[in-house]
Amino acid sequence: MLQLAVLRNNPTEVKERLAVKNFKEPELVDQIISLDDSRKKLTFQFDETKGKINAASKEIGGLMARGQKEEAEGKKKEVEALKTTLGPVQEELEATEKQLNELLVRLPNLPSVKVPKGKTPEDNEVVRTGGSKPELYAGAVPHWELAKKFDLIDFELGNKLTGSGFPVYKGKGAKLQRALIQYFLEYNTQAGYTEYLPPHMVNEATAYGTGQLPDKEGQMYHVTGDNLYLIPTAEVPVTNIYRDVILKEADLPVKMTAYTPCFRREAGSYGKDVRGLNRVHQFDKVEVVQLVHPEKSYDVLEEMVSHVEKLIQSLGLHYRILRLCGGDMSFTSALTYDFEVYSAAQDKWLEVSSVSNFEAFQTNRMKIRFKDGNGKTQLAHSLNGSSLALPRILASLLENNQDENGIRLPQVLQGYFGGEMI
RNA sequence: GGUGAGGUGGAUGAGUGGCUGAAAUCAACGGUUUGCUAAACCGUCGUAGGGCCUUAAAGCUCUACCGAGGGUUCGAAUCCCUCCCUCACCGCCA
Repeated sequence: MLQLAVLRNNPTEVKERLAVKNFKEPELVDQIISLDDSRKKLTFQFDETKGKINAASKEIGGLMARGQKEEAEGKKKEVEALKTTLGPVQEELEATEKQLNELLVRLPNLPSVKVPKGKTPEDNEVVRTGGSKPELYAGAVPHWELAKKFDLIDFELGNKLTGSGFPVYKGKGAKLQRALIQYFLEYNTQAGYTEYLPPHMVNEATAYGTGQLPDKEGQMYHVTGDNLYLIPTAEVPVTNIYRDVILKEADLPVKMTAYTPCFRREAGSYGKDVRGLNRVHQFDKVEVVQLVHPEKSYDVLEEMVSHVEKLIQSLGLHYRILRLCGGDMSFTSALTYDFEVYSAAQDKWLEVSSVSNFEAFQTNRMKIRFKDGNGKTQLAHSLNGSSLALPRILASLLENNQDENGIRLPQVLQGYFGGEMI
């Protein structure tokens, strides 16, 4: 959530920035500021009255100790009167704070100045394209057919065991999955990220911390018996590791990576884009997360983009990097780069990574802070990205590298996979 | 699932109604000393929100917080209730 101070300092600029995200209720900004004014007034009243009560109570203690019962009784009457005025003030204060918070969490993060205007994915800006477009083998087929032909993935079996969108990987398919996870984690840890293996279910507080709750609960699987949520991404448990922590400046940057399965209900999506591995309810992903000094977060964002780009290059895939427009960005992000790889047999671009700077939007909610050189406590910035999401990488690898002899794996994977060809 | 114990500041841990926002020790930070390190000594050392003052910072002051929420009381870390969590033992089990 946004910091109140930011709204108070530049309400006009905030509204302009929100407009880039096509935010429809700019009047919330003024409402929030006016609620904050009330909050301050009420806080003052409450603190004054409570202060008097505390002082009187202390006096009563002294009077009682000296046996001055009458005076003590008088003071008690005084306190009683003060308390009757305190009650309503307290109620109003609590109501104001609650309302203030409710409005504040409805404001999305402010997009950075680099964010292009626009409403739909068509308005995203292609930053650059890399790798070379593969020459398609004459007998090429889409990955779901390759998966069947080489017995790598059994979608039907997934239906039987669970439901649609829960593929079963088998034989070399399963092994390739494992090889990719291993390679990605290795690549990330080499770059200084500390590896974690977090829980795959989280409680409410954690889901709230990264912004899945209260709004996006429809996107998560909810285990109602224990009130836990299956994670939609490793970002959720991993970023929350530092919830309510005050770091030392020297601890920054904190770099973390984790492999987890990801569970997404994808409620409401169906039809053309859901074939094969294009969109599934459970998939594997390796994530990178950083907590950094606010002054460095945009440099780190570029560094992370470059990190992911090199990984994709090492797999020999044709890719492009998009800078998301205001209308296509997530609620929490200030600047997002999406990576898409070209999947030749489908002739489609598939999103395989999303790298974002959240600035202080997540850390404000999670209270992830650090003490700076002057001993002042301030919010860190958080960033994360996929490095990488597996299914679409797999789709692209299978489709692009097929020929009459089978499917040739990129060299970087061969060691992990234990072979060159499928 | 059963029984028992417990949740206090970065850690250990004292505190059973007012003098406790919280002892003590350790860690951390700053300094003195030292050829360097260590040791010793001195000092600092929770978070958040108001008010005063200020360009600002600093400073002064008040309020809230001792797992969460509610209650009793003039007054609660301390008493009562509910919930959550942790630990130990037993049972079950990968």
